[in-house]
Amino acid sequence: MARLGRDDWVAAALDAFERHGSAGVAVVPLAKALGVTRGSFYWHFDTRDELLAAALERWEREHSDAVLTAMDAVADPRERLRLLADRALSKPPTIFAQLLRGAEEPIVGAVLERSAQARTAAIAKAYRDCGLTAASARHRATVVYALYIGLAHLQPSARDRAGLTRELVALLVP
Amino acid sequence: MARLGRDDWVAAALDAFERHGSAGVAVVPLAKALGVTRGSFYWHFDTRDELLAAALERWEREHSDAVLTAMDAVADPRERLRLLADRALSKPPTIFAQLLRGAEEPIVGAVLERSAQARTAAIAKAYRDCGLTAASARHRATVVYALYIGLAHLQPSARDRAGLTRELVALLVP
DNA sequence: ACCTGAACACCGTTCAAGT
DNA sequence: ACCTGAACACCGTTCAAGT
Repeated sequence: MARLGRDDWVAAALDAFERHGSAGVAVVPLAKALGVTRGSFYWHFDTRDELLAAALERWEREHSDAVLTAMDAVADPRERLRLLADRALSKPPTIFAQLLRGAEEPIVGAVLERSAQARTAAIAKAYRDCGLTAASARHRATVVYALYIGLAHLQPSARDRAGLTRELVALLVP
Repeated sequence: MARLGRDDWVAAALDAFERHGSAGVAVVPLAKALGVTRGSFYWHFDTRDELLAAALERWEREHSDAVLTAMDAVADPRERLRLLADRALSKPPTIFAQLLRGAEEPIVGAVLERSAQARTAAIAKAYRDCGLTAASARHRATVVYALYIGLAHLQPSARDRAGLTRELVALLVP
């Protein structure tokens, strides 16, 4: 049977995280799923936490940053905010929701922290571009990001999403 | 040394939950802290999950329901919404924040689910009392509750809370 | 370079035996 | 009625030994 590389473990871990949350990233069950013993894992990684961190870093690179670059591409700040409201509600953000649910773990909390910083800054910039003062833009951005978190957590039904998007845009775009 | 009752375990568990989240509710460490062995625990409870559920039920009875009864006491719906915005930001809701962080666990998820149902219903009623249609009130309530969740998760600094409360009231009270 | 297999620590759970 | 103490299963981690 083919031997494994670091990437195989990372892929399996991210998959498990999306489906079962951070508790799903466990050495023995993953080893079983990959058809090796636990000892194999510790050749590639020092600890289980290193695997989790590597999996979440991959997600950050490949998915999380995409939202920010998409926002960067839009010149009109109001349009930028609408794009965000749309993204927040268009598809269920399963990995992000799992991050929120697993925020107790420091590794997961750190990823959320980085994400919060970057996204809040981008949103605040959009509001400044709309003419709000720096302080007001910062508060508004915290509100918007809190909303983003809350909606990801609640995972509203598909039937509710259209109405919610309208509601959000009316509330948040000046 | 005095023997323990069910309540002693529940109290210790809720304390541990508030400080270290759901992972802090662990039989062996709690037993050590209480000065007994693990076997003692299993005389009072069938499983560790039963202890967690009992601790969170106590919290629901003693604290969570208080918000709803406080809202019930206010006749003016706009005043009711202001009260909620105020509550959401006045003191850091540590237990609620830990619930969000531990939502991966089914027991914790169930408590959050109950809380979401009850609070969203109360908020939707306030908006209907303000004259919104049922559908619009329901959407708005989801937005408000999502915001409540997001802010509990973010735990904004004390310096930001006053500004945020103003922002919230302006956004949410019709 | 990658893996096995056995060991140890830690926690959840069970249960016979003690007071 | 409440607790001890020893057992077992499961997962994280280590490491000597194999290919």
